Amino acid sequence: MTTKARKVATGAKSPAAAKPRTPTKGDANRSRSSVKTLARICHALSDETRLAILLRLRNGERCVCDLAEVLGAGQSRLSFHMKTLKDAGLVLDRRQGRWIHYSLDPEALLSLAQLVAWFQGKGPSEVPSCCSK
Amino acid sequence: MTTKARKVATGAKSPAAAKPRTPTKGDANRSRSSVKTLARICHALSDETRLAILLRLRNGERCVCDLAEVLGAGQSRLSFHMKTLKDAGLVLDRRQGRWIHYSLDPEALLSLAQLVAWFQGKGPSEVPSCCSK
DNA sequence: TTGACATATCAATATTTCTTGATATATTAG
DNA sequence: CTAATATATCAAGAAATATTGATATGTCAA
Repeated sequence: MTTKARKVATGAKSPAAAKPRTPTKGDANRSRSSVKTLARICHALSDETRLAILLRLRNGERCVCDLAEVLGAGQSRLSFHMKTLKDAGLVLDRRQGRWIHYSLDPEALLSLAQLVAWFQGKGPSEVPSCCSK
Repeated sequence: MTTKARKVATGAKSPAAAKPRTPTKGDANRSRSSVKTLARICHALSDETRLAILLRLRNGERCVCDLAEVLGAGQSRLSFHMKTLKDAGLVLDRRQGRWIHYSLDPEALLSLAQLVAWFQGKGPSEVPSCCSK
């Protein structure tokens, strides 16, 4: 039990998966299964360069060369960040000839929206703090 | 030249990505001011331990000892994460005697909700990709 | 084919973040 | 005041992530 958390980002596999295991309770369990996915999405969003890229993409598809110019980022650096975004399921890519166009993937944003909604929905403050003397 | 980018989360400031060359839109400029804040919030959300903590807090205020027990995290480790969450503005703390109670701060969630909404609101795809031959 | 271009990936290094254990600070009890 | 408790902070090492330059891959054009 010394290490067990963060093992997420770079590895990559199927983006935005989250399989439901046992609907034991709903709340805690449901969310636990998607915590990994959420962490990954949030990690992708946690970098200013990547946020700037996403802001760009909001105006529509962009090819890497375009983004690189705008961000003043080196080619491989940008490629690295695009991969991070793609692995997190935040963007989609489409090849057209030599160029690859990236665009926002609405799906991931949905996950994020769900997180926000979930937090905002007031839970029943049934459980008092252990020290609530 | 070896140092100039990422300076985000923990300590610093200094503009990281992209100086405003052409105020292409106004959109990008407006959001740039909050990119730092957003990156920080997302970074705080990008860790499974912290997400688990937040999920706990959803049920109401919690003292550190309570969270530590639940998460099986050492005291200083938890303290570290609480600080991260607090610095990001995601949680509030309230001292009561020897105990400190943490709770969700609705404000930060609002920022996040705004980000999501902003992404989801379709932008005018007026600007074509540079390579959209 | 060959060469040029667009982008991805690799390898090395720099930087950040996390974890742990030790110690410090604040508050209450005795 | 002194001891005990709750939590924060510091310092050092480990792990993850980002940056850079070099190289690989895929595609188009001649």
